[in-house]
Parts: sequence; structure tokens; C-alpha cells
Amino acid sequence: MKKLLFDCLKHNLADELRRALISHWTDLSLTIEDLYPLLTIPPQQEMGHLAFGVFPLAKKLRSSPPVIAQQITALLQQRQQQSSSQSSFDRVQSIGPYVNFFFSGPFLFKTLVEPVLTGAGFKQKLFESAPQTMIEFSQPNTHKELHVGHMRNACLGDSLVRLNRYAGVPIISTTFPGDVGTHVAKCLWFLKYHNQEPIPSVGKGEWLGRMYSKAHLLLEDHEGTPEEANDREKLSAILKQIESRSGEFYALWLETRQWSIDLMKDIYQWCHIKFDHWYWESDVDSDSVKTVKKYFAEGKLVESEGAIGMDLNDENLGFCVLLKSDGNGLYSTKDIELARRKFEEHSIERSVYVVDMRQALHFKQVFACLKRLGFKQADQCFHLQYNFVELPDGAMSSRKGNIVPLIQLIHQMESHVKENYLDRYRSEWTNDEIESTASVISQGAIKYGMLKIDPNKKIVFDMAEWLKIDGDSGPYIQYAYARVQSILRKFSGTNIPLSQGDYLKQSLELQLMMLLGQFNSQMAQAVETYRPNVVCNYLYEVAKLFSQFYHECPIGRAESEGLKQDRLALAKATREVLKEGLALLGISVPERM
RNA sequence: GGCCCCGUAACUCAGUUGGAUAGAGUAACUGCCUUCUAAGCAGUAAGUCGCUUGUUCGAAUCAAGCCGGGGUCACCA
Repeated sequence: MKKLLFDCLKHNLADELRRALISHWTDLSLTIEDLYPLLTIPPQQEMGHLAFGVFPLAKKLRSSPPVIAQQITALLQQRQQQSSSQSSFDRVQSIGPYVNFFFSGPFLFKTLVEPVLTGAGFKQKLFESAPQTMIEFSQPNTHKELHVGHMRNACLGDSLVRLNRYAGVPIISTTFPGDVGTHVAKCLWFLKYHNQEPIPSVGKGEWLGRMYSKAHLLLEDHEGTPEEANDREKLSAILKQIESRSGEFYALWLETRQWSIDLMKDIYQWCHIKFDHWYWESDVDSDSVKTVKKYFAEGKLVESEGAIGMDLNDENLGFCVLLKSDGNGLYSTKDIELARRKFEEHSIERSVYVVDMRQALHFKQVFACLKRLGFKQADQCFHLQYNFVELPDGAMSSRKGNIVPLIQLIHQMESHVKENYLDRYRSEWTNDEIESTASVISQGAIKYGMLKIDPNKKIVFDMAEWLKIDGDSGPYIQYAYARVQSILRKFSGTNIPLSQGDYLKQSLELQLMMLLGQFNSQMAQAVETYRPNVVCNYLYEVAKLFSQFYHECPIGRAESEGLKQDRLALAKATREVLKEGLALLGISVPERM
């Protein structure tokens, strides 16, 4: 997907620069596309609002960068004085190899803040072409525990869906829960033959997950004992019943599967995650074997050591088994069939999978198979591999008994928020507002925590650390939003005269405008690199700068009514950016906190 | 052993199409609530960007090779 040159400030300046340059160096061929990426933001605002690094140009002109920078600066100053047409910048100066531009408050306001206030800036197309895309994320197993690790996947996927949609990419979101397989059989086996506990009336899904963990441990304990053969026989009988859709275990499967699904749906509802389409492993399972058999019959697959699959050794991907020697399929088998359905039933051109990094080879193999099977969409398949969520004492495991259930994190976060921050409002707020605010802030803390780390990096989950919601956190950004709301409630009672930014002159004010103007380019970068943490960093910067502005640029006590209105408008624009940006992370905002 | 990911302040991380003096947050210390919400702001202190070589005007960023940590390598998912 090719990015558009949507940054209006840069685009206009690049054009102005181009015209100036070719008027002086007449044999120079330059396009806006050449110059646009050379416009960057200086490390310090005192240097300028935008900088043009002249290195490539100096090379073309066979001169030293500082000399060229000086020449260009002089040229621009000259044109600024002579030309009847107004230049966009206020002032230009060269520092070393850079030509630095300063803009006026009203100009920045008009170009960067107004589009935010009217909402037009949020409706821009960010990419030239946008293929029909499916994003698959959240593939939890039924009958197992839903833990904090699943949250990372869900947050990443949901945010990518939102970001792509924002950028104008048509998206179908989908999930693929694993509702069949040996883990299910293990769980049902334990339930039937070993469980002593009564089935709880609420929280069945969580309870079922714990049963699975117990099953797993008991089976491990049986390994190498006479029980082992017996267990295996029973497990296989259970699997057979589920597969043939008959018998007591099929009935038990149906019942228990629903408990897990109810839990999943509760969690998705809590975090406002919706899927356009649900694929079930149980639905794809049997067809996947048929499909692969058909491919084999067509001569597209080969046999090796009794198994059927595709030889990918020439791509250094080994042999991808699609049918075991016993005739059963595997994970890859299902993914081939699933991909076929996505392509054919939803006209998918680009397919994204949010799955942890352990599956890297698996997806390379699947994509290679799809390509060789003739699916041209295979080139547009992408596996977003993210790293694990671990605990301070290492990976989560049933053996260690250190799994942090998602529900527990949610409950602890909500109680923590209420006890430490919201209880003080009990006398002023309704109970409903306390509860909903606690939920919104907890979501902010949890989702931001999951998203702010680069997907490639491990997250070490430490409950005590996560409950500290100050500094670089979701609630910090939500707090900035709530403060704007508070200001607006207080000061925007009367009808606001149309602000034009005439009074905005302070460094912080100009800096804030520049930062707000970067919204779309930041979002585009996040989409392009599949990294919602770009959004987190950006929003944190905005919130931080706003907090400084809040302390140093008073609104209620502004020196003039004009300044007050301009600052109100700036605060309002900040609010819009924070709200829109948080929404793209799947985080909502509280009216007060 | 092959392939993939990671290595930046005491800790957790930004910094990614090579650009100006490497930035935040935590923790520590010091200030700021009769003034728009202190879940905040200001300040102090903290660095061999894992190591080495290379590419170039310029490298935390790119390339190669090492070191350290994690993952993965056909009938598990």
C-alpha cells in the first residue's frame, strides 16, 4: 500500500521549495515527491518548525551542504521579499546543512488545527490503493484458561482493524477459536472421570479452564505409569465421539464449549472488540482434510514417509505435512482450508494473521503452500508475529500454577481504580458513573499496557507494576482528555467567536499545533508497520505536551479574551486528537476522572 | 547446528525509510495544590546505544562477523 502525501504543511512547503529551487538551478529536475520526505521536524523548536536537510541536493550540485543551505535560505528570503504571492513560512534560516522554516501561529492554526476542529482532517485517505483485507486475530482455545497473554493478541488485532479502517482500508475482522482437538478431549476426560468439584452456577468458563489445567497435570503424572495406555484409549474415544457428532461426549462438548464461548464473549464485550466473522475450528476441520485430499488427487501434493504434504526444501522451509500417515489433518491443513475460504467466500486480496512468534515457520509454510497451490493472494499474506507475555518468574504454565486469568486482571484493575481514585467522588457521582469510569480507565490501562510495547518485544507482566497507572500509561492520556473536558465545561458556556489563532505565539502553543498536525502521518506509519505502539508513543507525546500547556498557558486567566478563545480552541483540538487516537487503540475516554 | 526475534540510563521502554547535542516513564532526591482536576507540573542525578569491523560527508539506525538471552526446526497446536 503506497502512502499518499497527505501532510498539507509539508506538501505546500515542498511545492514552494521546488519552485524556488528550479527557478535558480534551472537544470535541476525535482518533484514534490522528492522533497516531501526531506522535510523533517528539528530536534528543538527554537531551530524551526520544519527543516529541510539539503544533503541529497548538495550532492547533486557538487557543493557542501552548509553552503547550499545558505544559498537556498538567501534565495527563499529574496523571493519572499520580491514575490507578490505569499510564502507559507514566516521566517527561514539556515543552521549548518539545514534550511529551517518558522510558521506563524495563525498559519499553523489554519493548516493544522482547523482540520482537526472541523473533523475534515480525520477523513483523509492515507493510502493510494487499499485492497480488501482480512485481519484474523484472537484464536483462543475453548476449554482452556483465557489469560493475560490472550489480551495482547486481542488488543493488537483490534487496534490494527481500527487503524486500517481509519486509513481507508476495507477490513473484515475475524477470529478463529480452537473448539476441537486434544485439549478439549483432555478437559472432558477429566470432567467425566476425575473431577470432584460441583459445577459452579456462575463463571463456568473460567472454572472449565482450570479443569483443563488439572487434566493436563494429571495426564502428565500418568506418563510412564500403567494408567497411560488407559488414558490414551479414553481420550481417543472422546475425540471420536466429538468428530462423529454423537454420544455423551458430544453432548458434553456442546455444553462445555458454550461455557467457554460465553466467557470469550463477556471479555470481548468488556473490551469492545467485535468480529465481522467467526470461523470455528470444528467447522473447518473435516473440510480441510477433503480439500487437501483433492489437491493430492490433482497432483499438487506429494507423499513422503507415509504422509502427504508439500516439499518446500528449495525455499529452506522443510516439508510441510498436510495429512498425517493415519490420514488425519494438522494445524497447517486447517489453515490452508481456512485461507481458501477467506479468499473465495469474502473476496479477500490481503490477509493478515495476528499470531505469536512461535508460529513464524508455520505461516511461512502455509503461505508458500498457498502460493504453490495457485492462490495469487499468497503474496499479500502477512503474519504479524508478536512476542509473548511472560511473568517475572518466566513463562506462564499450568505446572507452575502461575497463569493470570484475564478476568482476574480486569477485576483487580477495576477495584484498584475505584479504591485509589474514584471512591473520593462517591458523594458527587452516581454509582453508575463510578462503575463505568472504572471500566473505561481499566481498559485504558490494560490496553495501553499491551499496545505500548513494540510487538517484537516480550512483555513481562507484573500485576503490581500494571496497577501503577501514572506516567506513560493509558490513564495519563485519558486524564489529559478529562482535563480538557473540565476546562470546556467551565469556560465555553458562551458562544465562542471563531478562533483564528491570532494570539498563539508562545513556544508551547506552536509546538502543540505542530504535534497535532502529525496525527495522520503517525497513524499511517502505524498501519504501514503494523505497530500500534507508534500511536501510543504519539498520544503520550501529545498528552505530555498538553499537560505542560495546561500548567503554563492558563485559559481562565489568559491576558485577553482573544487568547482565551484561541487556547480553548487549541485545547479542543487536542481533545479531538486524543479521543480519535485512543479510539484507534480501542480505548474510550471518561468525561471526568 | 540452520533459521527467526531481542540486546539503548539501576529497572521498563521510545528513538525503524541513515541526519542537528541519544529521549521518556519508573525508582531516588528537591520544589509546586486559597488560582482551569496533584492520576499533574518543574528541577537534580543517571549512557562504552552488547562487542568488532565495514559502507559514507554522517551509523543506535544499514552490512558482515562475534557475544549474550529467547523461540523454532515434518506427522503437537
